[in-house]
Amino acid sequence: MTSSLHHRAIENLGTRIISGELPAGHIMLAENLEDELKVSRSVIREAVRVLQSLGLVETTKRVGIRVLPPSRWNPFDPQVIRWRLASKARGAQLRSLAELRSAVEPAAAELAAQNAPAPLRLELVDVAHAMRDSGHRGDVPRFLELDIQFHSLLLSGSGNEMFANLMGQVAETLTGRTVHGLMPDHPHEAALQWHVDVAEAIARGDAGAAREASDKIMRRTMSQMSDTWTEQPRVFIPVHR
Amino acid sequence: MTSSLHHRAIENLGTRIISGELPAGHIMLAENLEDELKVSRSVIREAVRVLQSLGLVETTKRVGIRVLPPSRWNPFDPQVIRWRLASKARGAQLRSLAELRSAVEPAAAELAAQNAPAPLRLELVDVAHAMRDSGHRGDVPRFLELDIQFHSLLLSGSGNEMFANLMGQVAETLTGRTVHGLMPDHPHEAALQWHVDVAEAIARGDAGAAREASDKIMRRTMSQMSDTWTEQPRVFIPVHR
DNA sequence: GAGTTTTGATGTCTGCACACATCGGTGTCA
DNA sequence: TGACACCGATGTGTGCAGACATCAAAACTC
Repeated sequence: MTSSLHHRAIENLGTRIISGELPAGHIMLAENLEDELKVSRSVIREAVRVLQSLGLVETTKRVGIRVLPPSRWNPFDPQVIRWRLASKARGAQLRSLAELRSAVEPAAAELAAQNAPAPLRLELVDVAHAMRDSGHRGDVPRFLELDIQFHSLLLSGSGNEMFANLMGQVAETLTGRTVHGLMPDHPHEAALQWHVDVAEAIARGDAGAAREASDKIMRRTMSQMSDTWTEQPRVFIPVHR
Repeated sequence: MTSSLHHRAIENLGTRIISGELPAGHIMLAENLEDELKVSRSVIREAVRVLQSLGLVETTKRVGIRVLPPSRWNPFDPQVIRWRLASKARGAQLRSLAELRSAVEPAAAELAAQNAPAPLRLELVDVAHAMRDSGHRGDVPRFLELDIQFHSLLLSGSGNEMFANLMGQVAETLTGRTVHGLMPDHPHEAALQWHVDVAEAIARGDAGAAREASDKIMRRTMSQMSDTWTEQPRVFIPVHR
């Protein structure tokens, strides 16, 4: 039921708020939204409740439904991320995700070396080797698939559910990078070897080596991508409570 | 309006699902919930919609409202985190947050050294010095307050809204650590100095030094806290989609 | 066993009563 | 006359009740 009225209402409003079409402070009335989206009150009310829980709007009696500023949005919500990726802030969102990834993956590698279940370690080694093979062959689609699987296994193997939850976002950034032609047909040999190093370090429980090799991958990835988001404005969220 | 029926319904169901009282696969009917919580259908429906967006339940026609397994929950949602902190999984949640912090803060320090606005850098130095003073005086409440402010400024100064969003959770863990008597009256001198080092490195734009000093803080914090969550079971989220 | 019908739950719509923040008018006092 | 406190009118979200639509699971038919 991905196309219920409720879902479409959320999609419509979420997209428009995050795109900036409905700016912070803008006030809507439930009644107007009913007319505009041609749906009933219950649909609008349920949609607004969801947007409220995402920090996109707040409701006040006698005033209406007020759009909240970006600093109030929940930047970790998958829907919010998706909407931002579809907006002008796509570059900034990709940068945020990449920065988060480079922070998290080395830590995940370290944890995976300490905690991952044995079968997962073996699979990680297999995938790393298969990555190297498909990289040498120049099989880009297969490489992408394995790349996603490798990093998913890594995050999953950390045993930290927050890290594991980033799998979806990572897949998104890797796919985006490939689709936008930012990946060469033949990945750098060193990067391929680093993936193998990470997997083998995890397999033998060497946390330090796993982190270090993962860190190399992420630093290379960041330096590769940083060109693409040159001069995306940074937003500094005020610290005050 | 934090005590609306809608809000209370969410709180009731969210707490019971995350505590495990309503296990994964458990099926509820909207009608039964109306009776049980003594509220109307619209309140139940709006609450269920929000829980659905958090990944706690799914609705199926002809079946009802099904509770989803923890692997489907959004582990970054502030409400989910709060509910987990109030459940038996409190230890596991604190560990997850601590692991996330240790991954993110050194990266945030590095970014802050490159991007933070000048006034924030100055404030960071002031706060670090004030921390050292209150630490020497043994003024625990004041130290906690400054500690929270320091780490909030650091995350905010990174200019990454995802990092900045972790401020609230960090405050929670720091407060929890103090409340539970895990903090000595006089923090270790080295840790105090590391905070000053982070601040001064950021102030002069030395990203490497900022990361390194922050990493020292986080490694010490982790080794301090790891005792408290001895043998919390780890959950490995399956990688397959 | 495959195809069809029935059933029962959510999805959607509507009208109504209520709570309550805001605004503007009224009255009081200096 | 002007400033200020009070108070009621107004408008909007919140909550309720009941109806019909929809659609997928389950039961049934062949």
